[in-house]
Amino acid sequence: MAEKKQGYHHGNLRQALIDAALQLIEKKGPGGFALSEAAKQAGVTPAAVYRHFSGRDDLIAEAARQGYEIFADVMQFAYDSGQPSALAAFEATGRAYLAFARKYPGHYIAMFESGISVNHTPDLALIAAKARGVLEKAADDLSQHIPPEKRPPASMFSAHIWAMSHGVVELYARNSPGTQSPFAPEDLLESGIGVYLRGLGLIRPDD
Amino acid sequence: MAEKKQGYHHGNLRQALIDAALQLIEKKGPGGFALSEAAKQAGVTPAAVYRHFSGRDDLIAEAARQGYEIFADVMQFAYDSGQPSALAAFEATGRAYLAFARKYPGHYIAMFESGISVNHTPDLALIAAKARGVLEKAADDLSQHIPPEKRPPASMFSAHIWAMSHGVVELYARNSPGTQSPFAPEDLLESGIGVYLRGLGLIRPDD
DNA sequence: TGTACATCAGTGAACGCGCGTTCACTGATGTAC
DNA sequence: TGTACATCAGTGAACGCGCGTTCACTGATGTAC
Repeated sequence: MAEKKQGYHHGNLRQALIDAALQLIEKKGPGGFALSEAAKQAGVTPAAVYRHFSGRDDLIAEAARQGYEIFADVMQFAYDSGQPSALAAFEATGRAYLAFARKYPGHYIAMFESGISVNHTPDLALIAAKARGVLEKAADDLSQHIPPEKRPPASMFSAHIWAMSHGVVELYARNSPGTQSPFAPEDLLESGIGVYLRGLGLIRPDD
Repeated sequence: MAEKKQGYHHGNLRQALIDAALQLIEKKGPGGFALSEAAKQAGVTPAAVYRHFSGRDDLIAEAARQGYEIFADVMQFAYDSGQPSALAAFEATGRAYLAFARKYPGHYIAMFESGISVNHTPDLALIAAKARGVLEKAADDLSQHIPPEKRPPASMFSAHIWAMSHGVVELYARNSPGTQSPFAPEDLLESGIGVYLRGLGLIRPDD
């Protein structure tokens, strides 16, 4: 409603539509998003959307793409912030996953819950792979500290962490459907990763 | 189409509608489910649905409820099958989670992805709590084997396992949106739980 | 500095569709006598 | 065993709605001269 539109031409309708879509996706869940509603929220006729997107799916996909872009940045930043310690870098990426889901719920839903395939667009596939790559790099660095003979493939334990992070977000960090837990999602993830890393022999038992 | 309907009266329309709903939810995703379509698939007019359910949401909720019922049974069975070893029982429940998601995808989606609140019905809340209870019991048994001073709350580590299981299902066991992994979900979950339990000191490092 | 014109972003009306839901009805079933 | 009747599961037509999408259009902008 309080949109800045200077007269007939909007100025930056494309991004305004994406922002509206993200807000709607966040508020009404995936599927609860309507192209017409996004248009209305941007102060524009539904038909105007087609000047910027080929249709509904394209709009959602672009929202997801921007999400992956932010996500990749956030993960990379976390990774860098933990350097040169492989352990600190890895733990930071774990925390960053949850932080991202909290800070950008609309993007998160568009990326992981909207049913949009990551292969919808080459662009999308590329940036998604990049985001995944950061975590895999962090896992790989860390696995160097494990004796080779008992070292699991790095892509395997990055998958474990990704899964636990995703699970914590879905089950405990959403307005979740009744699945309350007495623990804050942040603590849950932190401690879960801690136990896991201890299991890999990367944290001393007495830490 | 190949429905057994003996003339005007259907015989068991209520369950036929639920089954149709489950099939549709599985095939078209949550939200892709239409009451009218479920009716058609059961060989019946949409209006007939209202003889058995108060509406669309009620039908989905009932599908979810039946899912939780099966789920609770499956978990309980797994738990029992591992007894008297607390460790075996716990690991079996972890495996059962994924097995359930694979075997009853429609139920799983109705339960965890359809957006139906677990508090939609007292019935639903109760049976969902029962299912969760099995895993918590298994976690509690197991935590008895951890020295008290370094024992985490049982509800915490059952949450960890639930999260990892859920994450593996969502990310790797669905027709997943491009997030392929070189590992079978079963192996991923098995090894993830293994590392985690080692981290708790419940499996010897040389196992 | 002013005018003519090309460009193109957004309008407004209309469309066909599938949806969930309602309503008065009718046909089948089972039970009382 | 046969008939009258109550019950109620399912019909069929209709509704209002919001959706995504299309189309010919018009108003604003910027540029060439």
